[in-house]
Amino acid sequence: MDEKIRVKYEMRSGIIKAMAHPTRLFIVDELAKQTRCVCELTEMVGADISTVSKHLTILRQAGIVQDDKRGTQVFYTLRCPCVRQFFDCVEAVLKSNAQEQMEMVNE
Amino acid sequence: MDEKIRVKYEMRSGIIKAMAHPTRLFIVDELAKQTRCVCELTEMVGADISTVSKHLTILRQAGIVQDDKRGTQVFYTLRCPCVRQFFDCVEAVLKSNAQEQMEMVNE
DNA sequence: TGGCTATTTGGCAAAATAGCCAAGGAAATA
DNA sequence: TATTTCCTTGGCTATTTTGCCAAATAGCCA
Repeated sequence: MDEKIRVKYEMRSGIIKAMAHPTRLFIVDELAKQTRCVCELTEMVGADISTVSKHLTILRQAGIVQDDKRGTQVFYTLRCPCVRQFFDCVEAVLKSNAQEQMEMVNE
Repeated sequence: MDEKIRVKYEMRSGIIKAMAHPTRLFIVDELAKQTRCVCELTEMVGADISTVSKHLTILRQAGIVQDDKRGTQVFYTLRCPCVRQFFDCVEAVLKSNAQEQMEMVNE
């Protein structure tokens, strides 16, 4: 894997890494439904606000969400609707795994 | 985020986490083209065979690839073709980010 | 200005991840 | 059986990630 190829896959994995956390995945899923401010997301997630803020920073730096300051509040919006397909694939893998487990049991 | 929801997002992020590494992403991309044995992948990746083997274990445990032992060799195959869409979305985000950077420069 | 609310940032300790080497296991072949 | 090849696992250290608290910043309103 030469330098150029390596960089390409590092960029791609950067995006995926940003999603690879339950809290961030939850946030992305919520933002797919509607724009939310940090305090709303914090309430929903149930972690320290500083923790949520850092997760949002990671998502923003990856270009997955964008922020919009309105007064003292900061609203976050999903930038790429395609994450839906992303989730669909993840669900497909989970379903496939569950199915295989079923088959293992029924033998 | 109550227990049940948390578990759901942990399962999902488990799948994504398995992809969130440049080497594993490269491997998935190669396996999307064709089945490969560990030694071929090791050659392509250019890391220690034990490292590649561990990456493959992570992908297998996530249910993304499956292994098939033939003699002394072990062939790995992609289990979910939907990862293509997965990559498409990642590319879309990268493209969108690049575009935005362009606009920033042209001001 | 001072106080209040919303959010970000710094710093730190705990936990998870990565990658190498060495050792172990399994199948083919001499 | 001994040897070789291919692969996995154990063990280790270095690095990265996570999440909390405390402190800093920013906007709003009295």
